[in-house]
Amino acid sequence: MSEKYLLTTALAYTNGPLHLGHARSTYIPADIMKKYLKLKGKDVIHVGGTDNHGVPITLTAEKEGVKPEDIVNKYHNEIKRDLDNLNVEFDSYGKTHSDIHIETAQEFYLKLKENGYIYEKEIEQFYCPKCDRFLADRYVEGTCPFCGGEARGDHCEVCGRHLEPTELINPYCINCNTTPELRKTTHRFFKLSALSDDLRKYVESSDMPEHVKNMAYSWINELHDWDISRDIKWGVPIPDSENQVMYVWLEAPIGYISFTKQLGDVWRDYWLKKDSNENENNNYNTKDVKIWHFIGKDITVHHSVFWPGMLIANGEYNLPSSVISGGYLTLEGRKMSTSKKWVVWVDDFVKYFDSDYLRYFLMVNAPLNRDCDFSFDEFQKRINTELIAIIGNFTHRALVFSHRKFKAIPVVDEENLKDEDKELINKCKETVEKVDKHIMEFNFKDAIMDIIHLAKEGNNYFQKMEPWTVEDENRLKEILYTCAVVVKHITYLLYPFMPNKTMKLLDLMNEELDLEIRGNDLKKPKVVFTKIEDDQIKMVKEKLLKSEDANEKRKEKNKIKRNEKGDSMDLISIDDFAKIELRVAQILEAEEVPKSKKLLKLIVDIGDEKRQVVAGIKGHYEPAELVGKKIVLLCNLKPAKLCGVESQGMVLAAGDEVVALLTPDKDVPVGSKIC
RNA sequence: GGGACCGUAGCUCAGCCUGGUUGGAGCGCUCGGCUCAUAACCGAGUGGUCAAGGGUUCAAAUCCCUUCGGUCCCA
Repeated sequence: MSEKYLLTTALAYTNGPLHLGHARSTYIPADIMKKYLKLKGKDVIHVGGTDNHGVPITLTAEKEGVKPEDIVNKYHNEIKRDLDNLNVEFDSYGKTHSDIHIETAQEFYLKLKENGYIYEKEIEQFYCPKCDRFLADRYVEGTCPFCGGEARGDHCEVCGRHLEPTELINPYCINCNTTPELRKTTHRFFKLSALSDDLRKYVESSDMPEHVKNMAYSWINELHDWDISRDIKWGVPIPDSENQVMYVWLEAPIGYISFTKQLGDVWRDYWLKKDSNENENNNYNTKDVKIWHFIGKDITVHHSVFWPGMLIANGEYNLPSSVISGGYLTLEGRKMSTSKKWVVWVDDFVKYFDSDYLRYFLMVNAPLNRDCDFSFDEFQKRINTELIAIIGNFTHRALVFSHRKFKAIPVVDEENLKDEDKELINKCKETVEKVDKHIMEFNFKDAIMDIIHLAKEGNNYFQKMEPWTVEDENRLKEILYTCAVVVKHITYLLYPFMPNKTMKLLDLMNEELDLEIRGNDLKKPKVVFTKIEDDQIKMVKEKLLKSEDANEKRKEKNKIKRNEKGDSMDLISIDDFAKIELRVAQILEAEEVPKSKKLLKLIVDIGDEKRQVVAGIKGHYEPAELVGKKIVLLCNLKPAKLCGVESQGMVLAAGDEVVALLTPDKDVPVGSKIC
């Protein structure tokens, strides 16, 4: 049976471009899955687009004095550019502010109404008499009734509580500061509460991971009806109501359907139920189509409860098989924040690094459902010591050697291979199975680790076989053939993660994206996996993290230190202090440590002996001005080598940006103990 | 305020559901070897009061409770 797969990615909101967090939680994982399924010959499409409605966009438009459409178009284009740069492929990419979507959403709504899931109710809403309009939640600010802090609409900035805007103390219209009044308005409601039993059955039969199911259940137990009307102009008009548009969470997910429709009639094969009685058998898990929604963890409940609820109520469509919710990305250990400019935009990042490196790092550094930290140092480390040193080096050494000896990959009869060759080829096959299992379970990190293990086996084999000492040409061919098989497997399995790099490797090999060896001539091997140099990381950090506020950084640093220690100030006893031997020392010689940016080598006199110590004060002191200075030295520190130079103690100094050596206030003899 | 998830080697993570051989992997670090290769490779070694406290049990990283720290959600 040929299974169909429909992958969707969360619709990007058009009030900004994409940052690394979007890439990590949603788009890269979906694209990896898409590329992998395609590689396996599956029928798979990836559908996505942008979410163009909602209040934040109208706020941005008002602030900039332009039309909402202008904001939407600008960011729609930027988001698509970013996705292209990340090599994320779509079969269809749309906008919710498009005719096909508006039409689809309205039809969907009318079907809900026809099925009896829509009703009207009069409610009270804030209305600004001066602006002459109803105020959406975000247009009202005031004081939080719980903590007295400043609250924006439905959320308190201080205590983080969720609020009803009508609970606010001293509410005001953010546009004109006028105190809004409550006015009656008739809203449409979606009868979500009627769907509890169906939803419970659906979630149970779905392939969602346990933690998603648990969250869904806790919501399903306390469902209430959904207010789906908004008294604003920007949005999808509710067909049977004047001056109202649909709540974005009602219409946006319908985009998954409308954007699939852009592909033409095939959309029906993915979305429309084959058997309209299917749900009656309590079997919501369709066998012939897998619909997988890739999303960020913040919108899990919308995709595991509200959206399936809409689909059940509508009755015409297949339900999602699973919801893959990606964890958040922190930047250098801190939450990303676009308002605080603590963020790395995709567009900036790809100016400096191959997007393949980003794809690799973001998938290998943490499992998908967990939060992941992006730090430039960690990024460099993982790329250089893992990807390049293991995978990059193996593929390169194998190709270079084959090229030098035969100008091609030698093809031999596998039957005649020696046991150790066959064993390695078997490992390749085993790896294909393991990687397949991991990818199909969305364990991308484990999949990559298995590829690394295979490359390690390859390196191991190469080392043991010592092809550079092998005189027998036939044997050499067998060894290099075996290596080529490994390279081919690595390339194949790595392709979904790193499409650019693997295609370059295949080009050097004159090979196709499969597991065969054709024995074609090799091109002159070039280094495909290039190293990330220290200078490059330093430069990029300065460019991309420069918006960082120095105070924030310091605060964060202190916070991290506190967390490490468990408390802000751990108390020690006098006995603990007695363990530390501090003495007054005099600097006799000072010189720079070559190859180091921060270190000076000092020879100091501590009274009864001379010590060599290395201090990180280069740039803060000239070697010449140090000679003769009396300083404080920690004498009983375990010796350590810094940049290859032994240090027998530690010079005490204070400060971060300005560094000052500690010196005795009065002249005391060299070697004096400090206590 | 309510709910969900997370806290395991210097770093990033497995293991926990279904308690029971010496708690694993990659990186790092130390030592030794090698040179085909991007100062890359190979081998050996190093390293953990499994957040803290309490409980259940013959036995707990694993089950239960509390506390602390982190994250997300509240239509």
